[in-house]
Amino acid sequence: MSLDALPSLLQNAENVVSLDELKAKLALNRPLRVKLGVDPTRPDLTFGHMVVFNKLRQFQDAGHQAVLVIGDFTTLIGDPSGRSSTRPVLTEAEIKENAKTYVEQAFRVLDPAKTEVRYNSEWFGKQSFFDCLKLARQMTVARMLERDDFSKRYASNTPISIIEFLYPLLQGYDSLMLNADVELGGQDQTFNLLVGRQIQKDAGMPEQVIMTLPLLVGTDGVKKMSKSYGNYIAFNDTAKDMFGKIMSIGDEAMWTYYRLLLCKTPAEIEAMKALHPMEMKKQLAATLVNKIAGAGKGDYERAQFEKVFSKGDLPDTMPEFAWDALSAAPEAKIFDLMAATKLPAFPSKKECRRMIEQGAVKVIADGTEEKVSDVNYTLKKPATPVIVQAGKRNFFRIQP
RNA sequence: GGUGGGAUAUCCAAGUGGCUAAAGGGCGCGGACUGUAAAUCCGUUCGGUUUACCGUUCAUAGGUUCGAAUCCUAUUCCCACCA
Repeated sequence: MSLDALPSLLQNAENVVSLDELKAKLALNRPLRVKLGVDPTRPDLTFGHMVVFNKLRQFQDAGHQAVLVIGDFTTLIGDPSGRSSTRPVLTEAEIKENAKTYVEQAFRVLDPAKTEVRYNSEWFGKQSFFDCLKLARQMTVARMLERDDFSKRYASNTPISIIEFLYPLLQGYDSLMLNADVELGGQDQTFNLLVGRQIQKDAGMPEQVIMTLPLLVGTDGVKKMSKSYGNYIAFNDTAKDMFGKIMSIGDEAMWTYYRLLLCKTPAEIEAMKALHPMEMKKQLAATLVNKIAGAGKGDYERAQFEKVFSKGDLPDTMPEFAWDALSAAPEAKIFDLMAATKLPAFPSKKECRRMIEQGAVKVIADGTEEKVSDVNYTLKKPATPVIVQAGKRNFFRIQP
């Protein structure tokens, strides 16, 4: 709770308004109230959220009070945020469900003992339209249009909903209600965070310091990580998927992940660059999976990865099916069996046939493997377990 | 309120009466290659099948025609410009 922590608090920060104010607040020698808001629009958090959660955690470790705001009210209204139409308004039940898992997921990074969880329906739920108008008076259209996103869309005739104008005001009002000393957010939140300062100032309160963090690049290595681009890694991905997705990022993005997700310093990263990139990527993946999916899971997935992809061996565990669960007859075509597993890798019989035609399917029985080249390949009910492999990463075992 | 424009498969997007299950791209999947589920290249990408075929699909509902995603009518939704 002093200035000593400043370097770690500033690590990775993109923008701080203002540094002097932050120093002054730290000098107060009391725990600061550090606010972070999330909207429970979807059921899970992504690694993009982790960047800013890490920062909040660093504040906690320095003795400060984290205030996690769940925007259940704002989500109920349904912020279109640029999408103009395609954002379904969630029901209260869905929001509640999402909010619950958000908190559980956030605690994989945050220290629950030093986190105050608040819902903004607590105050917005009771307010009248009159209160809303009062709040709206504090903002001008010209000011709103300063926001980069808005000015671009306005210039290009892309619709901007009035709700989007209101949205920053609501977020700023949260800061007022929570007496936030500091508010964290992604780089794209800069404008909204600044509005919080204005609202606090108008109310005669001290203004919050705002700190923005870089947006994490997605698994494609180009665009920011986002659910709508499909280039994200979610907290709730299976350990296997999480490991695989991390392994699939490019080498450049790997260093960004080390910096933003594991808070490595530039010096540490320079040292790591001297080592083998493949090894460093596996280490990154294992560390993150251990941290988010569960202790030990990263090590297990790493061993599996090396087995399956580096050596081409079979994984230790794979889905299993009894013959009778897949087929009522004593023999069956292999594509029928594949489709009958209902595994996501086999969405239709047509797709299974395609895999066979492309030479992706192997049958492994009694230690010998046979490549399936005939689409109508038939398998008899086996006496000993048989493994079917389709492509590099899809396996299942048929029990007699 | 007026006038135009639009709605195509998982996404973007071509297609204005038959050769269209529907160009191209993206995503995905498979193969080769690789330190990697990176990159690159090649193939593939509605469903069912006895692989000769059959079924369903181009906002929704009807209609014209031997035949429609393509023409007509009504409906729903979206967008732009003018007021």
